[in-house]
Amino acid sequence: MAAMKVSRTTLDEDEARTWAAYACAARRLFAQLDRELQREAGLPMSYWELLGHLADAPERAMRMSDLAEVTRSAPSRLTHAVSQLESSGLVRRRQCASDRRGCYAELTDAGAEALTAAGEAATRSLRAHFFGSLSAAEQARLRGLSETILGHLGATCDQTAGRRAR
Amino acid sequence: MAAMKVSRTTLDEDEARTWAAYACAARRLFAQLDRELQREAGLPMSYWELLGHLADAPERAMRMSDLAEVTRSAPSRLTHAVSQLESSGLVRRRQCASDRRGCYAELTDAGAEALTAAGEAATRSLRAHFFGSLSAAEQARLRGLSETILGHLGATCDQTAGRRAR
DNA sequence: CGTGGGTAGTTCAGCGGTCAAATACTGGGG
DNA sequence: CCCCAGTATTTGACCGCTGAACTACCCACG
Repeated sequence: MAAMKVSRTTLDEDEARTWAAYACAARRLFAQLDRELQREAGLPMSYWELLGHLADAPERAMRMSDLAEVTRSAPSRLTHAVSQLESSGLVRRRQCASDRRGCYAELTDAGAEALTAAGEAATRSLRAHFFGSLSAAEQARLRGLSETILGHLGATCDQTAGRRAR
Repeated sequence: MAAMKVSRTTLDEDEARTWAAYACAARRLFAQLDRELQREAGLPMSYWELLGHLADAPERAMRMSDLAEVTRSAPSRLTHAVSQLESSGLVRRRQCASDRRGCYAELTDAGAEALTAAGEAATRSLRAHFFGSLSAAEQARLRGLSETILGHLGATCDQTAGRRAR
């Protein structure tokens, strides 16, 4: 008779396969998107997302720390990323008037163009490899499952993410 | 009538949200697992997987190139990773008898121990953040969807994966 | 044989990321 | 007022990964 599924310190066969499939698919999708973005727009995926947040912001500008929060990344990453993007002319830094420590990152016109190009590349890649493999119903299910995981992560991991200060 | 969903060069609202949820969930799961693995076993996720493949191999050893293939990674990554793991004593290099160019990476006893520790940390992390948020049925569905994506990727991307010729 | 095209692995430079420490400024309490 | 705890950002060292040479070796063919 099968042993009950007690919490062991090792994944069982089924869990292992589930995680393997999930992780492998996600990694390969990311890798594919990243490659195509790099090739067609000269931008890594993470920079593309960063530019996207700027484009969505009023004035196409955001405080470094807000940008860090919305991208869930360490402040130092933002500094490095923005410096890099600034030296490629896609972003500009602007002093904050009310707080001299502060700093805005502002999308330039060149940045907006690059973002458009990247968006098209991303669309092609995702339609080819992600949406193309799933029916509308499957997409909806996958989205639902992802949101469930996210909900759980949010409730669970705010020790890590939590600095909701201010 | 409303425009048919013709292939535009930009994701529509729904697609964007689906991808955002999927990508965000996957990234956060990876990040969480990586952090906990690092903290509790001093091993990054990718090295954990690499050791796992060695453990599954006969003699706990594999040719560098086979290891590269099964981990879908560039040969140079293997060189670096194995060197690093070797200097921490978790892996040992062995000359290949039949082909003097060749080289085996072999899991040491210390490596096997580290792998066990990492496995426990990974199990805790995944049960807490991944399996813990999904019912058995949901896990099965997510696995099915992931496998569908993988199937499509396999069929589609073998231009990239299949040939590494220059 | 011996030579040349393919294969196994390494080296190197460079990139995006992290963490820890440093810097620069703010704002409220003595 | 001044001071200092806290906040915003930067700096720097290091890490894992990648792609492009490069080295060393195998082997089949003339």
